[in-house]
Amino acid sequence: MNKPATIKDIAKALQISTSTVSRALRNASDVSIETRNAVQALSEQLNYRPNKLALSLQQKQTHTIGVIVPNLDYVMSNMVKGIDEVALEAGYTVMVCQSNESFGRETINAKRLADSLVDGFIISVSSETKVYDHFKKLNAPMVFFDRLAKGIHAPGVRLDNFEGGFIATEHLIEQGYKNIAILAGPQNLSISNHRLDGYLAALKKYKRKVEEDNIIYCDFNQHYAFLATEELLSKKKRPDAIFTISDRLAIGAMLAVKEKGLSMPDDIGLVGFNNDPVTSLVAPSISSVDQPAFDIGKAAAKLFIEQLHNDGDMRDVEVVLKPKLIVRESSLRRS
Amino acid sequence: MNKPATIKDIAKALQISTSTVSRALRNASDVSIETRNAVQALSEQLNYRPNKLALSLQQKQTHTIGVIVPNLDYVMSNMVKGIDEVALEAGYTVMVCQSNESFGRETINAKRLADSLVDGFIISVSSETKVYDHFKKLNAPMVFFDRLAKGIHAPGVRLDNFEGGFIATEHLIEQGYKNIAILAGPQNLSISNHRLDGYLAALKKYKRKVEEDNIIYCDFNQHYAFLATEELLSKKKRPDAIFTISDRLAIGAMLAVKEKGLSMPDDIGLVGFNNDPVTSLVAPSISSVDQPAFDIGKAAAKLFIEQLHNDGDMRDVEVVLKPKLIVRESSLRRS
DNA sequence: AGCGATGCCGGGAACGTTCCCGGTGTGCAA
DNA sequence: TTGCACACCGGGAACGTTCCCGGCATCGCT
Repeated sequence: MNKPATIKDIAKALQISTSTVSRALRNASDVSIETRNAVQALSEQLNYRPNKLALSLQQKQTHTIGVIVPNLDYVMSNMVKGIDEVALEAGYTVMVCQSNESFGRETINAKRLADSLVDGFIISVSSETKVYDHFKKLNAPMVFFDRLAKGIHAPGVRLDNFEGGFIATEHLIEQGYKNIAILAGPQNLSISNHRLDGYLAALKKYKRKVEEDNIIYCDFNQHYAFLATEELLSKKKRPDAIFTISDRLAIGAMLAVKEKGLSMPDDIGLVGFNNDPVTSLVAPSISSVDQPAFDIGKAAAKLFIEQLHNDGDMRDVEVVLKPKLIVRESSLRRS
Repeated sequence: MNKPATIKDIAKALQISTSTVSRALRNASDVSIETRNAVQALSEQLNYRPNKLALSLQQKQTHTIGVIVPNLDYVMSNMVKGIDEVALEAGYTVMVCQSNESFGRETINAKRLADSLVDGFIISVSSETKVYDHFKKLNAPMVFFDRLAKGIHAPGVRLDNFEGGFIATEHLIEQGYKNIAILAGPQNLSISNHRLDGYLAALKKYKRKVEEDNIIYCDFNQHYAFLATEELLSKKKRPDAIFTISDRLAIGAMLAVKEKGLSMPDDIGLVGFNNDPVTSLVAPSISSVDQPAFDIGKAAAKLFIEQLHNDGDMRDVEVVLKPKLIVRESSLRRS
C-alpha cells in the first residue's frame, strides 16, 4: 500500500533531474545511453507508472471518451462493444453512461462527463430528448450514432433506416400481404421516422393505398404494442401484416395476435427490427431487419478519433450503413 | 470554443488572490460577504467549472469507480444500472469496461483503469479467469460482485447461488420429475459450483441418487447446451428434467428437446437461471430463477463507498441476496 | 587557437487546484 | 495607549508531469 513511485523518486535516487528522467522514460534524445538504461531499470524495479492525471492536466487532454447511450439492450451493447474496440486500439478509455431514455439523466450525465474532462463525446440520444441545447453547451467534439441529433451540426453514424423500413415492407408485399400496418416509434425520433418513410415509399412503389389508421405511433414498450395491435386487429378492415419498428414491439404484437387466436404467418405477417436473438427463439420465429451494430459502434469511434486528430471540418460527415433483412417464419407465406 | 474559465481568471478580473476565490467558491469562511458574492456572480457569468483533473491531482482521488464486467447481457446490465444509481448519488462517476469473458482483456482493462487513477474497482470476474494476481497488483480498494474472486481477500456481493440451485431442483422434484440432470457452467466459476451444490443438496434431501453423468459442465454457450442436451437425451437412462445454470443454456436445451420431438413439460421439465425476458416469450415459457440484479449492483456500490469512507476492515464482508423461483410452463406438470 | 556544432543535463515555469501560514486592519476591553 | 481577538486576505508550496531554454563539456574543423 506504499505510494506509487514518481519521476521525482527516480530522479532523487539517481541524483539527476526530473527533466532527464522524463526524457529517458520517453526514449527521447538528449539523454546518454547509460542514464537512460539506469532510469529504465530503476523505473521497472519501482514499478513506476506515469500519473495520467498530471499528464492530462499538462496537455489538456485525457484520452477518454464519454459515451452516452439510452440503454444497454442487445443492439446498444453491441454498438458499445464496437466503440470499445477501436477506442482501446487507439489508446482511449471509454466512459459509458446510460440515460435510461430520460432527458434529465442525459443532461446530468453529459455535465458530469464534461467535468471529468473527457476529450469528447459519442452519443446516442434518449427517446425523450426533443431539444439539444445541453449538448451544444458541452462545447466539445462529439459524434452521434444510431439516434442522431437533428439540431446539431456534428458528424454521425447511423443505419439506413429508410432502407430498413423499405425492405421490410417490400418483403411483406412480395409475400402477398395486402394491408400492411406499422407500429412506429415515438414521433420525435428520426430513426422511427425514417423507417416509417421507407414503409411509405415501399407502399407507394407498389401502388398501395396508405391507410392513415394503419400507422400507429407508440413508445418502445411491449405492452403498448400489445394494446395497439389488439386495436388494429379489431378494426373492420383488419390488417394482414404488421411491420414494427423494433423487436420488442414485434413481441408485443405477436402476443396480441396469439391472444386473438389468429395464426402467423397465415392470417397475419410480422416483421420486426434489430434482429434481437429473441426473434429466432420464439415460435413462430420472427423476421427482422438486422443492423450491423458492432460496425456502427466501430465507425462512430473511428469518426470521433479522426475528428480529434484532423483539423478538417467533418461536421457534415454522415456514415450510413446498410441493414439486412433476416426472413423467418413470421412472414414466410410462400416458400 | 474559447478556453474554459479558471480560478485565476476570476482572481485577475476581481483583483484578488486565487486563494480567496477558491474559498469564496467553496462557501468557506474567511471570506467577506461582498467578495463572496462578487466571485460567485462572476463565476456564474463566465460559466466557471472547476477542473476536476487539478483537483484530483491535488487530493489524490478521482471520484471515479472502475467497473469491470464480463459482458453486458440482461442481468449484468441491470447490475451495472444499480451500481450507476448509487454511485451517481454519492458523487462518483463510473467507468465500465467489458472483458468479454477474456482473461487477457480483463487484465488490460484493469491496468488501464488503474492508470486512469480510479479510486477503486467493482468487479465481476470473467469466466476464463482462474488466477487473480492481476487484481492483487492493482493495490486499490475493490469490491467483487456476482462472480467473486476466490483467492482475493475483498468484500463481495453475490446471489445465494446455492439456494438458487436448491429451489430450482426442489421444484422439479416436487413436480414429480425423477431423474434430474444439470447443465452446470465452467468448473472454475464459483457461481456455477454453488448452484451445482444446491442441486446436489436438494437431491440429497429427497434421497435421490446422484448420477454422475447427469452432471454436465459446459460453457455459457447456447450451442454447447444444445449438444450436451442431445447427448443427455440419447442415453439409455434418459433424464426427465434439466436444470440449467443460465437461461441461455436453457434455450439451447429446449431447442434440443424440441428437435428430439419430446414434449415439455410432459416428457422433459426445464428450469433456467436469471429470469431473462426471453424465458417468458418462448413457447413453452421457461421457469427460471430470478436474481435481484439491480439490488446486487446497488449493494456492491454501497459496499464500495462504505469501504472507501470507512477505516474499518471490511474485507470479510459478504452480502448475499436471495433468489426467487419464477415458475412457468416448462416445469409445471401438475397445476 | 578560436569557433561552432553537438551531446548531455538542470532549472524553472506551467497546467488548475487546495491548503497552510502569516500578514494586515479594525474594534473593543483593560 | 496597549493589547488582543477576530475577520479578511495574499503568498507560496504542493500534486506529477512536460517543455522550453540555457549552460557546460567535448570534439572537430579551419
